[in-house]
Amino acid sequence: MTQAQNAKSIDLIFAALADPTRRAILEMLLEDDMAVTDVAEPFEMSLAAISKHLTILMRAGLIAQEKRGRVKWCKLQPDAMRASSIWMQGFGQFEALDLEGFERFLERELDETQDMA
Amino acid sequence: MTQAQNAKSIDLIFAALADPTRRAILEMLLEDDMAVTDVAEPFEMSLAAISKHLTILMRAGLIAQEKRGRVKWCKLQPDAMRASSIWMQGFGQFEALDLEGFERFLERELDETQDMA
DNA sequence: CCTATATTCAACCAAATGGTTGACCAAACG
DNA sequence: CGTTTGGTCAACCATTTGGTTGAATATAGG
Repeated sequence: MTQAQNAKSIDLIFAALADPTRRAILEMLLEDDMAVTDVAEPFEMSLAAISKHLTILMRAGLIAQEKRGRVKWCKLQPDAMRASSIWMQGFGQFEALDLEGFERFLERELDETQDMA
Repeated sequence: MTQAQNAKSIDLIFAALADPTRRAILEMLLEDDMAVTDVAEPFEMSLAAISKHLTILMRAGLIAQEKRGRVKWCKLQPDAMRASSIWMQGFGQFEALDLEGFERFLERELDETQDMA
């Protein structure tokens, strides 16, 4: 990948992550692959809106979509976050992942985002 | 901090990081604290535009600004990235910081961003 | 074949974003 | 004092973003 493509993709990743609905979707996909309709279910917005969010996540490379029959399955692509995550780590030298703490944090943010939706 | 404030601040962080000019500014501030005018110097845009970018970085908590005389100094606040960084790490389970690789990466992105500016 | 389901598309809208310019204010300088 | 310097503010503009609705497409089921 060229340098420009690299920075461009980091733009897309961070922009994608800046929206709480999209972060919530990614968190849902941590659990399991999901169909578009099921992704949309917990949110109080139209299916078309969720479809747009998924397009943004896909263009950022954060998810992949595969159509089987009439159902389009969404699958998390966590490696896409790698470059951006490393970029951030360069600032804070944060300690390596505390998985338990992360799960607690995730739970709280997930609750909160669903409240908002 | 409440849950809503937490997610809100993550929004602000990721949105702030989605702009290549702002990321370049943060990278510059890794080296040293800087006055607003000096931050603006390498970019081909108005001082007012940079001032706006700095406001966004400040509201995200990523920098602090302190006025001494007529000069406003900008200081990196890397801890602000902590929550967002941990959020991301939860997806990839990246290995702990690889500083050398990061520096190579940073150099490439910095070059590229200055080209664009 | 007809209908229901899954998903996207297209047109539209309000609000946010990222930039400009020119006026403005405050501090430092001669 | 008057002028330069550092920085923000205000108004404006084009583009993007995040949502809506209604029509369109494609597959599945009876």
